Amino acid sequence: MTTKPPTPAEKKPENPIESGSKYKPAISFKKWSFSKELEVLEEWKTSGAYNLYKFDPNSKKRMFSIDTPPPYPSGKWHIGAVAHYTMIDMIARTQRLRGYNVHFPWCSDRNGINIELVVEKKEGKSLYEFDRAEFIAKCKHEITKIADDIDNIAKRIGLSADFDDPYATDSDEYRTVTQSIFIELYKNGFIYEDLRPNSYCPGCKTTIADAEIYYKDGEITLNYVKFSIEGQEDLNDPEGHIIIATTRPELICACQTILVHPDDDRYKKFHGKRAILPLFDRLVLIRPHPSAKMEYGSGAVMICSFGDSTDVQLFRELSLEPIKALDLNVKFTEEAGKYQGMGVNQARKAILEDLEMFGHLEKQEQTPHKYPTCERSKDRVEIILLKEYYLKQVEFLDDLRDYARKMKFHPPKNRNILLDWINSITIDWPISRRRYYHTEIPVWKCNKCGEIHLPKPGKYYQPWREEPPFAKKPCKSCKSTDGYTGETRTFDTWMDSSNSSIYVLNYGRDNEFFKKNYPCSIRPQGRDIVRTWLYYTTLKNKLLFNHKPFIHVWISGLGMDKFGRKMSKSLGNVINPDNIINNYGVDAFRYSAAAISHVGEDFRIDEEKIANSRKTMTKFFNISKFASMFPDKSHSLKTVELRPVDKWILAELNQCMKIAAKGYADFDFIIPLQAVRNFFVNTFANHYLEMTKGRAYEGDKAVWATLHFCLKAVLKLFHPIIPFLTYKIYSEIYGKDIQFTQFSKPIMKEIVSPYLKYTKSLTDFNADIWKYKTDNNISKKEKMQKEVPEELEPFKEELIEMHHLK
RNA sequence: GGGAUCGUGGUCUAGUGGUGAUGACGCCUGCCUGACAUGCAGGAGGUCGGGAGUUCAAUUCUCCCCGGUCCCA
Repeated sequence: MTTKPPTPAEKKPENPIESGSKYKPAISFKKWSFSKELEVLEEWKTSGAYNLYKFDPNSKKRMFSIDTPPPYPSGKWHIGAVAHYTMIDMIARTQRLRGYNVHFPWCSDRNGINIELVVEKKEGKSLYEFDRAEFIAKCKHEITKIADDIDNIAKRIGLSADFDDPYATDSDEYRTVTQSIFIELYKNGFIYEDLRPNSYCPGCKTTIADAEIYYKDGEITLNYVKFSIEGQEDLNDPEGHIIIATTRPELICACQTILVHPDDDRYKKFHGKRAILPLFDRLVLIRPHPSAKMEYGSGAVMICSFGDSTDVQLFRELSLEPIKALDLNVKFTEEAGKYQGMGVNQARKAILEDLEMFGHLEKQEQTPHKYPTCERSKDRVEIILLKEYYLKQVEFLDDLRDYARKMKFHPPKNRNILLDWINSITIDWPISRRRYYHTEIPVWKCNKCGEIHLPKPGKYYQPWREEPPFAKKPCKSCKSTDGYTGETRTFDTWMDSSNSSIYVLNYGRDNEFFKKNYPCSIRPQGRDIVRTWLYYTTLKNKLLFNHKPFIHVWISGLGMDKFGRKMSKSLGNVINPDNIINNYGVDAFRYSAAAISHVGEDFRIDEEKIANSRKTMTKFFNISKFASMFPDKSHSLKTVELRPVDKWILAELNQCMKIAAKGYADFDFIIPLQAVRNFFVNTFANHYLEMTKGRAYEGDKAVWATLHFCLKAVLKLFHPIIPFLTYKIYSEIYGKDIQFTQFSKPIMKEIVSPYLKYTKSLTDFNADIWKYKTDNNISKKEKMQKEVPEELEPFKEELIEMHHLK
């Protein structure tokens, strides 16, 4: 970027604004500086604008409800997230200007493992080493500190959310709703407890759901291990042993069968025979099965409980009895014999040594491998047999697909992300977790028979430290009076996050209001949490209401650095939002966020682009300042006599409004941004202003009325994107708060539309003359000989004056 | 390996079966013209991912391939 040195002020010719001309701009300051944004924020505070963001349940207008994504406080807010929230604010402001009663709640998501990990790290011990109440208090303290920073940025970037009445997912009120919904779902038969193989994170020490698993690529050692055949125990005789290829030799103790491909000629002789597990001397059957790939390893695999999800499937399919080899600490159990108490890696090493010592290890090779990890702690996930609560989902997938098709996605192609995920679901959702800073599962069990007892909904329960409300009553199942034990487990955080859209509609608190306003108008969110937040919300709404959860779903892409890479500390490309805001202002940032790409695409955040957007803000300001020189009262489009050039620009404005309206209806802000900028700068300022300046200074009220009509319309069209600048200009000129007006309506279509056909020839004519004067080094003020072509006859007077034609 | 989706000048973006592929930012050149030098005017930059096919004609339609992103195995 090169900027030329500013021309000394004394060389500047006097202009009417500074020279006491009879026209003075209505805008009271000469230059736009983004420091004005702070004044605007102050004005909003004192003028009560924040009260007007507050949702009015009694309004007569149509309601538009936004299921604001509750930000999860975790360190500094990511610049991509900041951009994301400014775009959500654009949705809110757009809908207000379209005449809706907008409900734009403010909130924070504070449950979950993230904050627990922060506390564990800070204190240097695991949550199980804490007193539970003490740990919870520490989490609450920690998260409150971080959340303040987000709130401050949210206000600074101009979010028009209801800051007076925020909700937090860890509040008693919110948790009450989560628990009440659980009780309702349980009573309706959608929840059950069962002992099953589950994905288990050794780091977080809890079950996790498929949606929380991320696969990583790596290399692993593939071991070729000789298993003797029953009755022919000779490791040197090819008839006496079979070679198994395995990446998980430590699980030999949990092996229940060996599979070979039915067509694999090498192993047909072993079909139906039994092999002896090395080191454990237990017999397992060798069976033909198509899941064994001939080309992988030796072609023979052992099936253990549980090496991976394929093992789980095969255990189910072949009705094998699982062996519980690992405990909750991911240490081997007594099933592992002498390896009991060892961790996975330790046991693998020991077993491989022993296999080698006894001549069972044929060879080893490295092989590429994809393995499941926990999305939060990044630990490698193990599959362990555990009793957990499940929410049914498998039997409802058809309905979920149906809802996915019925919701209006922005952009439409992102519907497939949800459909892909629904199509991949094969098991019910395990919803119980062995963590602390989550919503507690409101369950007590009979000390004698273990029967599950639920309390009445409508209150927040902490069964791990509370007596049940029915403590004095005998068990409803076995009639014993031995008392009850509170459930110590908590919910998967998505069990509460998936209630946000009905929570903001007061479900469980004001059911009449809820019924009237369900479903929620829009879910704005990032593409990365479709399979969690959006999916689980859809599931919940199916189970509770048999209905799609949203009218619109707005799925944005992710914020990348200027080269399209993810921002990360290790790459050193993280942008601090404070620096952007303090150096370039919020409007410039919002403008470049909207200009950056279509909704749904990943967007590259480039500091230089944001810096350049400041120029655009100045440009908009200057055009507005010019128009504001001329009075806008005492005349309107209805009372003046428009000339063709006025009708022409109004026709162009109509076009611009039409395109912008469509873009706004799709919540795709780059479309209105380009259309309005194009109109305002390239057509309105460059051509119309130049053509009508003379008449404006001469006091032509038709021009004045047209200028103001266009300016008002443009300010409103820009307002969702750049709220500060448009607010300031609008209030300076028109004395009203633009935030609570409505978009201008297109006017006099029949009268002005015929003039659209002149645009090309008109702008070409102007460009030709400019080019001629530039090429010939003639000042634009210079008179020149040129006839106005016949087709531009309606604009003749303006063109002669503008170009000083003779 | 299967599926989804995208691929237009450095970056973002418009667009269509047919004479010069839109605009913005950036870049280069010239210029103070009664809002604006944070500007004005002009200019350079593209084999419209690659190949084949349909057609008189394809960036636009079909197929294959390549590349990006995502999901599943």
